[in-house]
Amino acid sequence: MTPASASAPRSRSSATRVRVLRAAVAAICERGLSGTRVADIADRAGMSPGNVMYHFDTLEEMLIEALRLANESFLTAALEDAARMPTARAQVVRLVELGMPSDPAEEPHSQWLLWLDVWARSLRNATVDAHRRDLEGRWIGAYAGIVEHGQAGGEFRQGVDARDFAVRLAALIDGLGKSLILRDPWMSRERMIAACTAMVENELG
Amino acid sequence: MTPASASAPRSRSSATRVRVLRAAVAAICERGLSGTRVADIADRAGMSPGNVMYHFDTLEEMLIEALRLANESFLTAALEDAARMPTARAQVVRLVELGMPSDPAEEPHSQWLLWLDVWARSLRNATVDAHRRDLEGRWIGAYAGIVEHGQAGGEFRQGVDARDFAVRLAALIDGLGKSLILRDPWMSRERMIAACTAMVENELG
Amino acid sequence: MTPASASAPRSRSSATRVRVLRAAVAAICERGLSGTRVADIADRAGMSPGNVMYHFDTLEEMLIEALRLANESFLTAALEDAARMPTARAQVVRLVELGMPSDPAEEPHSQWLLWLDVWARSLRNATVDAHRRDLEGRWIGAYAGIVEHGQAGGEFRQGVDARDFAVRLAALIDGLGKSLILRDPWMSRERMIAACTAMVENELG
Amino acid sequence: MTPASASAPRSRSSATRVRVLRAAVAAICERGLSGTRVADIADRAGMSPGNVMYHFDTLEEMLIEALRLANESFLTAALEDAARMPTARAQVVRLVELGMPSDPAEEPHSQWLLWLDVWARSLRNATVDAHRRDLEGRWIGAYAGIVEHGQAGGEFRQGVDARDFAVRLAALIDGLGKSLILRDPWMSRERMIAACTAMVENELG
DNA sequence: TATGAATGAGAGTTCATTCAT
DNA sequence: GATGAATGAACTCTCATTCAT
Repeated sequence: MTPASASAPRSRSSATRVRVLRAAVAAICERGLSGTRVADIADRAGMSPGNVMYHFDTLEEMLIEALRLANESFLTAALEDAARMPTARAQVVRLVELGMPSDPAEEPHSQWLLWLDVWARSLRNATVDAHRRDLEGRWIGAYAGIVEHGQAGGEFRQGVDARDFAVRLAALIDGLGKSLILRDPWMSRERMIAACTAMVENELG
Repeated sequence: MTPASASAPRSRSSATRVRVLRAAVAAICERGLSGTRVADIADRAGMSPGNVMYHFDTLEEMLIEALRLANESFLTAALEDAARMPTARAQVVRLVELGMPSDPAEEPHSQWLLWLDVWARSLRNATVDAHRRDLEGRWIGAYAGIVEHGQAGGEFRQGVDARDFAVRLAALIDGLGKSLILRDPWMSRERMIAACTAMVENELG
Repeated sequence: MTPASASAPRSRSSATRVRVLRAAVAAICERGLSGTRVADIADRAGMSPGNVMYHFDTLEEMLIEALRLANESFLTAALEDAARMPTARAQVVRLVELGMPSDPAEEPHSQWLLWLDVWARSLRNATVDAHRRDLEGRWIGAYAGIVEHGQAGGEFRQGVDARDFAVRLAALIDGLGKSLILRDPWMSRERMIAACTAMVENELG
Repeated sequence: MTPASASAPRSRSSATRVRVLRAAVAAICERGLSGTRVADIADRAGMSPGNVMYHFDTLEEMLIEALRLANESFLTAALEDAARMPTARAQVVRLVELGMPSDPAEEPHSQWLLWLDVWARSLRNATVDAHRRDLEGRWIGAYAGIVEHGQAGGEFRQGVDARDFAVRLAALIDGLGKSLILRDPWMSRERMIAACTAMVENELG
């Protein structure tokens, strides 16, 4: 009685969509990006596979949107949190701590499970790669912004290119974080924090 | 209904096995670890899928052995090459350069394509993870060995823990390399080399 | 590389399951237990192989359940039928007749096609064997019950162990039935009935 | 240099053929008729699958010939053995004992493993069925011959149709033997012998 | 919207059979 | 004769996606 064209985009923000996307994030964390099937998401969302598919055109679209959702909200929350710190130095350190794999029990951990999958997938999927680059760019931008601010306020040493520093800090964090989440025996949360703060102190202190 | 009797293990080093493994490496580079099917390997090896399976028990075993083959030979070659450098400083820099994503056209490039997949897979596959850890441990060990040697010979500053330095250097390389192979606009071969040599100079120079 | 999460057991009594099982029985009769493939069942059930598998976890599970369904319902029907006979002697004879290969055109025939396969499969499949033993035990129990009843009512001679007799009668029936269904020229329905009734008369008459 | 037509039958009695056939019998006993693969036979014959196939046109031909070999030699040996008994009664009993599943450790056991498979296969394979019918006919003939001889010599009661008795005895043996080899708790070697000798005594004694 | 049965296109793996050596 | 690599045709099982209800 109320015919809709078959390919009409379904509402982008229904509560069910979000429920599916949250379930998808959980599924990806448990089973990996390429190991996540529609049924896994349906299980975790407490609904039927048919209904899951009803809200998205393809599984891939669903997975990508799920990654976006998780990463966006995580970045946003981290930036807000760090911004509350009084000094630039404290802001950098806080941002490092927030963007670090924490105890497996805690939530932020899952970010890194996704992250490794995103890196691998980015090699062959332009959509994922574009999303990743945008997001990493914003992390780098955030670091650079704090550094610039600290330099302007006299808290950090002048003469260091803020953006270059941010790029290198982000790379160090990625390398250390990968090692931490993979539980390498030579890595620990403490060593990771120490390595990052040392870099800040050495170059900006 | 009747379980098949265990098939006798086939000889581990036939030329065909190696041919298959090389084809598998090529396939993984092109299609990713989870996107590589038996048929892809068979195509690249110029044989039938049945014959590919004849030489290995499962696809997974094949993929893991392929990763091993590629990584082992790459590490070995890099270590031998770097060892020929006259000074410790030159050895570190050479090792960094060798273990860096190079031009896409050149061979070493493929290492990093594999590496990103290995990181992601290590999260959920203990065999891959054990291999990865062993290999990364040997890279770190190589860096640490050169640093110690340089310190003993007076070329490098004392007081820096060689192993800790090596762990951090390896992490930086991983983070930078990931960014380079993903062609992030803010990363380049030159910046990567500069970042690594700067770290060496700052802490050991 | 990642094991799939255990699929939830599907409802055990949907109409489609029964449809598949009936098709499986037909397929086994035509092609034998080890010659029955998923596609054969799908053909006879008028559905896709994928859908057939959707309702069962493995082909083996399907085949075993099909055997169970056919045998159970056949035994039940035979017991009910025989119980309506007025005398113990008539009940035994009736049970023999019902449990005998009949004209190939008629339905009960298929029981024996299954039976030969079940005997062979029981040698190497514990599940099938347990089912077979249970079922044969019930046939023997039914014969023994009738004999005891006949002895108690004075219709049959005392002094013969009812259970021992039943075991031997069942064995004779199996041997004759096998020969009959294999169309040995020296066997016929009449000779089979004669042999069984002779045994009853000789020992219990 | 010595061209032979491609389809020329290979010599029917080479030692290797026999070696293969013996291996095939062993394989069928262990894995069943439909579970026996060329590789299983090759393993047990200590040769390559290619060589196994070289001596036969198809696997099926091999299996059927193996059944023939085992059954023929078994029947022949049993007949010779029984013929040495002094009385007809002793001959019947001896033949029953020989044609009975014995301890799993002993050789004759394997006959029955084959037998169940042969019965099932006979339903759908005319060659196997012809062989089976021939063989069973000869067993029945042997029983009938002994009975006739015993009747002629006054040892057995007159008036019983020797052939009819033999058919029924053979059927009883088949039914009991099947139960024995399937290890039914209600069956044992002793009960089987008792049942057969009782039949002889009841009808011919 | 929601369900879950149904489809159909693979995917890995097995295996009789062939064939170059 | 003998080997074992190679082929190719099954076959079971998986899973995204569709669709009737």
